[in-house]
Amino acid sequence: MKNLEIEEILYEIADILEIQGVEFKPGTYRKAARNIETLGEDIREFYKKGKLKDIPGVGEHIAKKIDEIIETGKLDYLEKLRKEIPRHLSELLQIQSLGPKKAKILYDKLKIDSLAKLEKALEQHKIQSLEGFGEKSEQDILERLKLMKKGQERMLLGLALPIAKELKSKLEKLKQAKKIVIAGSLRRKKETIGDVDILAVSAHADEIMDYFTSMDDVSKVLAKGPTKSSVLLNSNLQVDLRIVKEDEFGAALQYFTGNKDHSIKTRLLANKLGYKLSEYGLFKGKKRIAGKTEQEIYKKLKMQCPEPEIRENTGEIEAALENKLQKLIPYNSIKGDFHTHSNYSDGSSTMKEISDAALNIGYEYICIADHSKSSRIAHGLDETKLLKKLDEIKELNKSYKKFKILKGAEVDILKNGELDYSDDILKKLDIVLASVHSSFKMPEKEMTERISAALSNKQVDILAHPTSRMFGQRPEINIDLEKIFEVCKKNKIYPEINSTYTRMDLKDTNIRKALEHGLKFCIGTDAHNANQLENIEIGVSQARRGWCGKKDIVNTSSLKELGKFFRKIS
DNA sequence: GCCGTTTTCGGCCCGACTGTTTTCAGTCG
Repeated sequence: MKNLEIEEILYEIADILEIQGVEFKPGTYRKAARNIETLGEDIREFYKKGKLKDIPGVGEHIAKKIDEIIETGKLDYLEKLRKEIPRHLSELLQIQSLGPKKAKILYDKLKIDSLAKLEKALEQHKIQSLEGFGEKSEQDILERLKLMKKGQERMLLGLALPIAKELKSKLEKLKQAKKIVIAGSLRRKKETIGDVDILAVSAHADEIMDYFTSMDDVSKVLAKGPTKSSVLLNSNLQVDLRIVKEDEFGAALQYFTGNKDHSIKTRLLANKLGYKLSEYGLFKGKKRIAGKTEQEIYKKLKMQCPEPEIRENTGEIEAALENKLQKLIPYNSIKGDFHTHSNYSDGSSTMKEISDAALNIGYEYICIADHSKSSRIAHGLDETKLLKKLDEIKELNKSYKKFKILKGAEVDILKNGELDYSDDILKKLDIVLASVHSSFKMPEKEMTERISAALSNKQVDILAHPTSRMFGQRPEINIDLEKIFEVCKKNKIYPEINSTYTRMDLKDTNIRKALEHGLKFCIGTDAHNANQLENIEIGVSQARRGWCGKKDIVNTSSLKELGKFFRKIS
């Protein structure tokens, strides 16, 4: 994909222009870059059709620049800018608390144009005597530089969520706190989290802030004020806490949930209607006309209230204005899990433990789908073992009344596109999941053919973790997803939304793409022990980010209705 | 440089916190 390269160029232009003190243009370049980032499609498709200007924030001039990058692989304008500003000066902007103005001063006065030179100057205490800097800012910049070198990577949703929930319950125990809510990208359930935003309603802000900034786990207090404080935890995770009044709660929540583009756009909308929107409310002149809830604010803006997971400024505002947003799948609407592993293969719980846990959650069914024989590392089952397992399921099912264990398998798609079990074996299963577990680096054409071949087998029901990405381990496999979705549609196959927090596969933008093909999905936890069944929350949030309603997700159906979706279940 | 049920020209979100200052500029979200 060319997108990443183009984004980076546009961001670099923005940084340089900003350091040069150019007004407004940096914002324009950043906006265009962000919109390309969230495009979810190869920008060369827009280029080929001559439709670059259809991308929001891309106008005549930026479109021309993108043309040049695609055609020649470089951009004269950027080369020219780089000559005006030292190559690495913009890397100073990566440091929190250093912005364009201060970076410019550092360069003008001390010829600092790289992080290395900055560090040296800090150690020699040359910074504190500069105009606008002092002892404290020198110390602060040094600390943040060290932090950055340690690497402040974004944290995966599945890791940040439990930390945030624990913080929330700690704060809830304070009697001064009336309401504690998680906002920000965590509320939007973005797949990675930069920091945790918590919003509180209280009339005793001081006491809460004192507690918050002195918690055991706090390694540094970044800011502390009566309405807003920021701390860094030992895990390097930044947590921001804001305290607002009851009447402002909805406005504050709307603002702190974001994302940034969504907030800005709603504020612009407010302006157009003659209002002013801030985190304190929606105002007409000095009079607050809404602010207690998000719903009343959006209502005054003459639009539906988009659910947090889709507030990314990727079309939700336009849809909400036209009253075209469908209700997203509710978190409590899942009736069963199609993807779990028992100790027959690489799971650690017995089939009984898994099904009892499922029953306990309130599920009506659970599909236990262990690995097939080629997955040796995962102790995949050979035919004999599989048949034994099916017998055991039959026995176990006798002990349940309104609950059923479905006979499943996660069958490897072999390198040649064949499945790892014969049709005769597959026919004995209720549900067949097919997935790729080997030769991840195949070229796109070959991989697409491999998967398409597997999906043309009539026994297959679900394509599990379709792109096989693993955060920090391997990227998405090379496939033409559009083609795969067409094959799914033709053969009545459901792509999976895998809930494992290191997978989250399909991802949000791909789910939206699949929806356009008229596909339905199965959400699966890929649980390897009974406790992991609760990870379904991650999958549902991902489905919501992909704009799915209840009807788009097969496992919102009751046990009785499953026959409508799976050919081997009656 | 982009964009338009206020505009094809003239706007471009809005407020808190910090440090360095004597009233504010810079940065962040």
